[in-house]
Amino acid sequence: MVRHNTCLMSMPSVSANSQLPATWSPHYTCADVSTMAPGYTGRLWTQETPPQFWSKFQVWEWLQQTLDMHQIDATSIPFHNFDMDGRQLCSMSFQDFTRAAGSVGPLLYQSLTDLKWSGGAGQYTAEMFTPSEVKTEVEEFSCSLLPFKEESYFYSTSPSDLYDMKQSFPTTTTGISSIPASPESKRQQSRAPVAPVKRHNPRGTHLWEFIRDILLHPERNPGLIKWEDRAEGIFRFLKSEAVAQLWGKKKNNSSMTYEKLSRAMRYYYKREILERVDGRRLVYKFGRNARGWRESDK
DNA sequence: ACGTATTTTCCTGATT
DNA sequence: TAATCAGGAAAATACG
Repeated sequence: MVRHNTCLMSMPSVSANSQLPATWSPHYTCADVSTMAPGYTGRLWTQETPPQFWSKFQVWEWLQQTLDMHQIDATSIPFHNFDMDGRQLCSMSFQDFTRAAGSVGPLLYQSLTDLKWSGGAGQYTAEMFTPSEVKTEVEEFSCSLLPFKEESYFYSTSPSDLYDMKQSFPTTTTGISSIPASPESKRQQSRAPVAPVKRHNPRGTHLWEFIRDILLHPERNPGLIKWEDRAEGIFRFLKSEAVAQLWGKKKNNSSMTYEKLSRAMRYYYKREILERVDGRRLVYKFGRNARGWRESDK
């Protein structure tokens, strides 16, 4: 009855600050790559490792990244044609690329060629995105977790965008993924008489992908979320407010809270992107419609 | 300009 | 008591 929230609005983010390592906040801010020239997208972690040594998963990311960079809808190329590791990828000829990705082939071929030539770490990330003042913190944090030091940018707005492809993979709903190697363009289902499934491929990642990406890189995940059961896709938020802040950062929404983030998470139940997990607090489980989280996907 | 998908916000009420 | 969980409702956003 008397449920007036009079004093609640004072400082909703205090707790978050205590959870969120000082590193992140400032770091993201400056790493807001979304406003950068598309070219920057090429300077992601894939450059850290020579293409020849990429895992399947990395090939996967590179594909998405490159398509993103050129504003090409991920659904326009048959990803299954690229179910290979870096070594195999690098052995593909120009013609192979055309066969595998149609009109997008040349572009991919060129991108890969560029990467082969510009290999080697050092010319990217941290130093270019991180202001000196926070760099120390970033390094301090990162180093405490892993031997590397310049991948913290990972959570910046744009890099997460790498993972947009999930929807382009063998989708539960339609057979759109089995596209032959002739993707003339990115839309062809618009005027279908019966098109119940609409593909929305927003540039930014969706919340569940954002969460997934944090989980997928434990070495860069400073105890924000942890797997409860890797094989089953069950995970738990360790620092709920910190994750919310991070999400807010990505969406340029400084007032994001776990309360609101969790509401969005609950909407995923109906879509089976997430499954309910009984009584356990802060615990969620990926559902059948969530892609790219399994170890086998790597 | 409009429709759809996906949040974001807010809220009431139940649980832990 | 404070955090979470559950969803309804409606507004805001991003895209095509």
